[in-house]
Amino acid sequence: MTTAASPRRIGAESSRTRAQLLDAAELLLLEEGYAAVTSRRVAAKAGLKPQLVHYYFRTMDDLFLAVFRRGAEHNLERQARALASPKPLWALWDFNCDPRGTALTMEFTALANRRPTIRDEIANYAERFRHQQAEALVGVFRQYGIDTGELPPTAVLILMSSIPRILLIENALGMTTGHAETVALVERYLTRFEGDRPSEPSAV
Amino acid sequence: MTTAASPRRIGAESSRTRAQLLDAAELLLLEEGYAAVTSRRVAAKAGLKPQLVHYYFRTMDDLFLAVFRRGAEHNLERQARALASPKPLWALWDFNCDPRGTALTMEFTALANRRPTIRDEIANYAERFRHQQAEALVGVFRQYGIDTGELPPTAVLILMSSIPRILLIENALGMTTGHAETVALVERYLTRFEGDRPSEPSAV
DNA sequence: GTCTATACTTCGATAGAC
DNA sequence: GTCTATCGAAGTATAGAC
Repeated sequence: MTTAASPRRIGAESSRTRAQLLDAAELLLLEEGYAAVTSRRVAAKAGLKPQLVHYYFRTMDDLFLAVFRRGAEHNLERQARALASPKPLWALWDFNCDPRGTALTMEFTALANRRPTIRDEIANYAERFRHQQAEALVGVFRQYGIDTGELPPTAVLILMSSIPRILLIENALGMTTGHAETVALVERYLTRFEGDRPSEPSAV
Repeated sequence: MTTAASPRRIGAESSRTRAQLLDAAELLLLEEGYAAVTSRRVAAKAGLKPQLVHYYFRTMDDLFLAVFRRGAEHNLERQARALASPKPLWALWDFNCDPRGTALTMEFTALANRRPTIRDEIANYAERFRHQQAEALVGVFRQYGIDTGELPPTAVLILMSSIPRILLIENALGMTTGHAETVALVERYLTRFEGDRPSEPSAV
């Protein structure tokens, strides 16, 4: 399921080396951003030769997509579990506040806007992701008796995903003004609907 | 005021060519992201020779900083005007919703996290920017009689800047679910405090 | 499956002529 | 102020030996 048909050999998906390259690429993506994910640097981080990247992935876009897919499936499952938990709003909030996931999401989004090949798949996934959330939240809101005209579930979703992102970005720059207040504000709402934060912070 | 002392010649700040290079760099930054801003591509976009970039800016970091500074000063003034307008919350919201400014901010933020040389200046500016907002908003909230324990002005600032960003990002991916609802939600609040949106949308 | 070797491109940056 | 010329480093990607 790579980008294009090719006469070239491609390494098996089950390969241990391939997994190492994926790990290295993901780490680089997190630590230094998509621009730092080059075949040479990925290989160096994995302690391998640069040509192996092209043996296993042919193009850099294929590598990016492979990293993305590996995380995406896992993510949808985690989110489904969060939405099915006893306190879904809290679970969703904690899920969105995971810095690693948030950073990866932002990096892939930036990448999608620069690489046409990757764009479609990421946009498609993002829609599925959002849809999964929306569907669950409609039920939750009905159950809680929330007036969805006043507070539409889709708007809540956007708030719950945009806030952690900007907090993470600002934190990286050393900014913290208003962060505690914002988190407190959100969590006051969560508490109003679902009581205190679950003791086990949704170990997803 | 460049990064380092150097024996090399540097072109005058008043140069017309220099301004063209700045324009080209800013445009590239907006259209294709920071990774696309290379000396060769900037020069090509301006219809000039690549070496001129290094004549006027010595390093690429100097170029980035020059683009940033040119916009930053202008931005602080615009925001000051917005905050001094008769309906400051509406003005601030409209200001934050400007897609060009938002996109540039995001690009520079990403850049700051990858380039140590640039980082400090951007972080410093962001703090000043936020501080200017916070100071003004405290007065506004007092005037409107808003309970700042319930709704802290700094939290409102984070909401008002994070929401337009995620809407812009999602839009770029073709996602629109919940956008209208979120904007409507915010604007209901703005209307509650300041009445209808000012007819002249804060021509800043 | 991994290696050497290599082709070609683009990058940042500088020296020096005009 | 702008040009030609040029460096060395890093980028993607491929061919073919082992």
